[in-house]
Amino acid sequence: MSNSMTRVASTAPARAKTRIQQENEARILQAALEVFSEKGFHGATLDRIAGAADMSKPNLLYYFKSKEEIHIALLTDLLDIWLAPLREISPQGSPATEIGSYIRRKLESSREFPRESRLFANEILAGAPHIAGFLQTELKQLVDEKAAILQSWIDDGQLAPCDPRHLLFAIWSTTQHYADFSVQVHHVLGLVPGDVSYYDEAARMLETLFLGRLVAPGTEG
Amino acid sequence: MSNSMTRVASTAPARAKTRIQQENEARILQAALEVFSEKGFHGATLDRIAGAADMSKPNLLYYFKSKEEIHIALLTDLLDIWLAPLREISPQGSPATEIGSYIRRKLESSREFPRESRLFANEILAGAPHIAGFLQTELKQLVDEKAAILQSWIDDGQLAPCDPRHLLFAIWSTTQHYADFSVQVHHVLGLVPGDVSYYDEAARMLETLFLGRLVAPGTEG
DNA sequence: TATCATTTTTACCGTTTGGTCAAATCTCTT
DNA sequence: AAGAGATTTGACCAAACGGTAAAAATGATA
Repeated sequence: MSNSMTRVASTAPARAKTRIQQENEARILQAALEVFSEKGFHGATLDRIAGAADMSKPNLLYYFKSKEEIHIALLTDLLDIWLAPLREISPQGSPATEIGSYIRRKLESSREFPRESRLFANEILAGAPHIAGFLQTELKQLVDEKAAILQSWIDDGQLAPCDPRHLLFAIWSTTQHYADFSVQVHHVLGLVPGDVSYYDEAARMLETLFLGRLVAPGTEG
Repeated sequence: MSNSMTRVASTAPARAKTRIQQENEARILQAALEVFSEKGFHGATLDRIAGAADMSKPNLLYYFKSKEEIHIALLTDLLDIWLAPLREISPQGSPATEIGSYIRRKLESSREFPRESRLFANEILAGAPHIAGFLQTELKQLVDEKAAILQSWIDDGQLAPCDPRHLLFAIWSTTQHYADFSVQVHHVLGLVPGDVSYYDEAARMLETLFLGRLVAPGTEG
């Protein structure tokens, strides 16, 4: 999971990582993900992260030389998770199957990686200071590419005319909502914090919304 | 806009507010909204807020006795803005008109109050420490009430069968996305930060999604 | 204009924070 | 077992933070 590119200078040969090094870096990243996703970058403290990693603060800073470096390492790992579902959209499939499975993958990603999703949301809300480049280049390119596929389906008459990039936004927002706003979801539904039983209902609703038709025909007037 | 209920004790008679008091409290709240929505609660500092309000820090603390009090005042004002569009959903109308106008109101709210929306998003992401009560009581009640309306439409066959509360979640997430994730939207669309010209396109897409049919019939297999 | 309450400023405080440093301890290899 | 390198620790620091106290300045009122 971790390819956070520490110590990759041009001349330095980048020593192989010790067993302890691997274990502790993993523990730190895990603890930091927990704290960052819950408290945000500024709300998280090195003491808390170190505590969650069962480690002293100076020891933590032996592995990552700053709070920001941990944060960037987490974001870097995150981007692959975030992009993976989008990458799979194929021009071969039909709109229904491709959009449907994309929604399912994104929703599954929200259920499986809620902390990663909240970390991402925090970063965007903060103005994306660390991943602006990613958004402008890799993400934009991939979105353009996949939007072109959707557009071809629109041109075929398989998909209703609409801006395909905004359609992607709608898929992102509806699926990520269940991770990012889970507290609100739980309070409104009257569920206890840990309960994720509503995901099936959410999937059904989204399938109806994106693949079926919500408002019955003939009642629009 | 501001009804932040300061100094409303049971015995204290709550002096009428001076002209200067009104002006400065408004300036502070405005500045604080700017800073909080951009940096989050922990990322915002009193010095920054005071600076944005063109005021010294002790002077600011003369009007609000703590950072948290400012934050709570902002959130309190915010909730009315947040609820207003939902309140207007009427059982008299048809699904198409009511859902359509709700989407338009929410989208308009995102365009008009993006900072308020981000403040709200930050609060939820942080676990809703200050508005958990609101979510569990007022919001939950209103959602239950409006969900019942949607459910009656489903029972009538005017609306496709689906959990109406999740349908509301979908409307919230898609519309708020344009305020909360505006940085991402801008980067992906290749627009400069200030540009909000995509809102029309967004509205069209959402109308197609929620009121029309996205995937053409007969192509699902 | 004298008086009083309101407002603003200056100087300051204790705590928390991210981060450093050198010494001590541990781990691995030979 | 010994030496070298890797790891861990405790003591510490400067800056930033939220907040306070009291004096100074301003505004309103009579």
